[in-house]
Amino acid sequence: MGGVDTLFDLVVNRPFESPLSYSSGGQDLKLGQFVKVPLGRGNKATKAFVVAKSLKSNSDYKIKNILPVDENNFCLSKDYLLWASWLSEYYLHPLGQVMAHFIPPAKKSKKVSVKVEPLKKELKIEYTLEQKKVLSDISIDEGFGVHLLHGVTGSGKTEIYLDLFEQCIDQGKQVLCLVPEISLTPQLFDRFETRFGKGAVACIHSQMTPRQKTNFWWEMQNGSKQILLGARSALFCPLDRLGLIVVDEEHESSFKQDEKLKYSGKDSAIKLAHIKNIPIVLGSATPSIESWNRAQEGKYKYHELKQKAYGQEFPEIKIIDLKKENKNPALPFWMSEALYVALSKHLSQGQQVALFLNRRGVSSSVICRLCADQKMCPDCDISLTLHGHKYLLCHYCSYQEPYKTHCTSCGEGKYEPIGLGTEKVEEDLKLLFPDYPVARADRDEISSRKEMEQLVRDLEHEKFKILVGTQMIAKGLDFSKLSLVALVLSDVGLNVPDFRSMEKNYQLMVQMAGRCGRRKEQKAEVLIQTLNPKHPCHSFVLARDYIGMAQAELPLRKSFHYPPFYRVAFVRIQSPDQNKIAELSENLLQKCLQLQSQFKAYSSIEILGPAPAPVQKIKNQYRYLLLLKSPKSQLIQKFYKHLKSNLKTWWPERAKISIDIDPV
DNA sequence: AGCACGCCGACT
DNA sequence: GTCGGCGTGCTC
Repeated sequence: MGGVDTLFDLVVNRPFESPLSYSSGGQDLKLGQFVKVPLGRGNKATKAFVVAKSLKSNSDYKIKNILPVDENNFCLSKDYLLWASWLSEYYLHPLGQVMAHFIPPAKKSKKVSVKVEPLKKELKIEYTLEQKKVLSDISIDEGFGVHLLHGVTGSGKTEIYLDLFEQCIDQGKQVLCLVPEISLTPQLFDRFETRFGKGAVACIHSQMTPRQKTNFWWEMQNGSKQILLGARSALFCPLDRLGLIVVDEEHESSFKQDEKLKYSGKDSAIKLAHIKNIPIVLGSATPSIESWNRAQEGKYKYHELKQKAYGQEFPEIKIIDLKKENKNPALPFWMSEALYVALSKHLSQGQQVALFLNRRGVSSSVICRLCADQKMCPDCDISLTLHGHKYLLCHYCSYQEPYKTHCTSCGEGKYEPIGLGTEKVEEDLKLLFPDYPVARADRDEISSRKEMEQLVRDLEHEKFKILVGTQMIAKGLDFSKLSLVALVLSDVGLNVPDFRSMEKNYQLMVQMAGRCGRRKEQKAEVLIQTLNPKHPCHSFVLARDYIGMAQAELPLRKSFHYPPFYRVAFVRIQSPDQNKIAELSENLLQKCLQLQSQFKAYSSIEILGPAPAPVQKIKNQYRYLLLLKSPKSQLIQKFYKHLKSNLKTWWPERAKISIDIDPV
């Protein structure tokens, strides 16, 4: 105490482009310090972070004093300050609003934290040769390195994580384990606790109460817990003794936040590991194409687990041509004879069965019912969507053509929209198998975590024999009685207008196969029904050929300028005025082109659109998108900042503009 | 973002 | 006359 008044730059949770200057009020403050400051006319106490010593002697404002720090205070290390500015710069989000994520949601609890039961080391399991190899190839002491752990379902990836965690904990370091879905946390939490003792694991994700989150936050801070398990938000629990990060199911798109700070939990975790100079392990049975490519280029270290650790068998996968095999008029159009036979067999043997449908997009793609040709955009290689039964539109670049049903590929069939609802499938199943209770799981039926947990319990107790659902249930299902899994119509997923649709569908099909046959004594089956059995995705799934899929996909990504070769970003234009938004978007495009002709450095950026967003109207706001592609991502950030600074003069107040870097 | 202020219309 | 709805403008 009793220091001199010093000027500091602070950030608050407000959309400001630069920090605010405050006086220390005689306090001795460090950079990264969490404080409160009076803000605005009411001088309301507002949470803030000290980010720099102030250089400007600003006379425009009357400088206010930082409030005295209280017992809730903490100080972020230089690492986290650096990481926060990277997030802010890379994802183009105000620093104060990035840093607000570090603040625990409640006041520090007065209670002393629960004691950790001493680690009772359970006897070590015998590792497979593959596991031993991976463990000897990953060293936790060699500083930064990205390890891609590609291991089939049941190959024992979790055992690898546990062993690495133990090595860290023995050295007095903490570890962070990120998972994409909170439904995966309870199983992992239990497994971590049985290995490291009750009370050794903290858990942070959006469905925890503010009190629980805050308690775990402080327990990680004061070192009374060693392991932090959670969703991407757990990255914002500052850990100064962090020694290792694991990102499980790294291919999952839910690591990307799609609003406000639109960050990728995975990419941000890699950046944090880089700054902290620690290793990071990305685990998956079906890695993302981006990660696999980086491993190929030698940027990531690649580790493979090809065998099941406990001798289970791979389930048998069958691709069923729905055009040839739905001749039985007694069956609904979506069910082949083969599926009917398989369902009857597994059900009569007392097993459970599950049927998956890809969620249908808001607007529908078209496919030829005879030759299964899809109408694609000639420039973007994504499927065109049907609008008002009149024309086909590309949601990336706005290319359009009139909707003509006559098939240009086989010359005989007709292009028709595809799509099938879970209700229809459920209804038909109830008629065909009246003796077996059917459960349905989709966004209409299951909206909360509670309902999902109830469904899982009911399935465990075999209250239901048949499960119908969208891919929301493809993850986390782990029932010993489940022996048949079917994808009702793969074409729905393969037809969505997304450059990642092949990759996503390969992942879905392989994950489905991992869902059944968890026990070795029973023969499990996976059936995939399709109108297009020749689609390359199917042959790769049949052969379990991830590498083949990746090698087929990469040249396409290269020639159509998609990741991992190009960085992409969506510029979103939003306005309540439906009549003005198309014109406004067009004006914005013109400004972009103007900027490009003015500054040659921007000429390598490709600009596509504007096109109406796939979901055009949200909360009375209409949305249009511009797609930017660039070989270098920093260029996109620079370009967008430049564009935004030129906007102020003509941009209408009501309309909003935002950017999503590396969208999914 | 989030708060205060101010300008309206609908009440006691 | 005053309560509260929301549109606008500013924050060191």
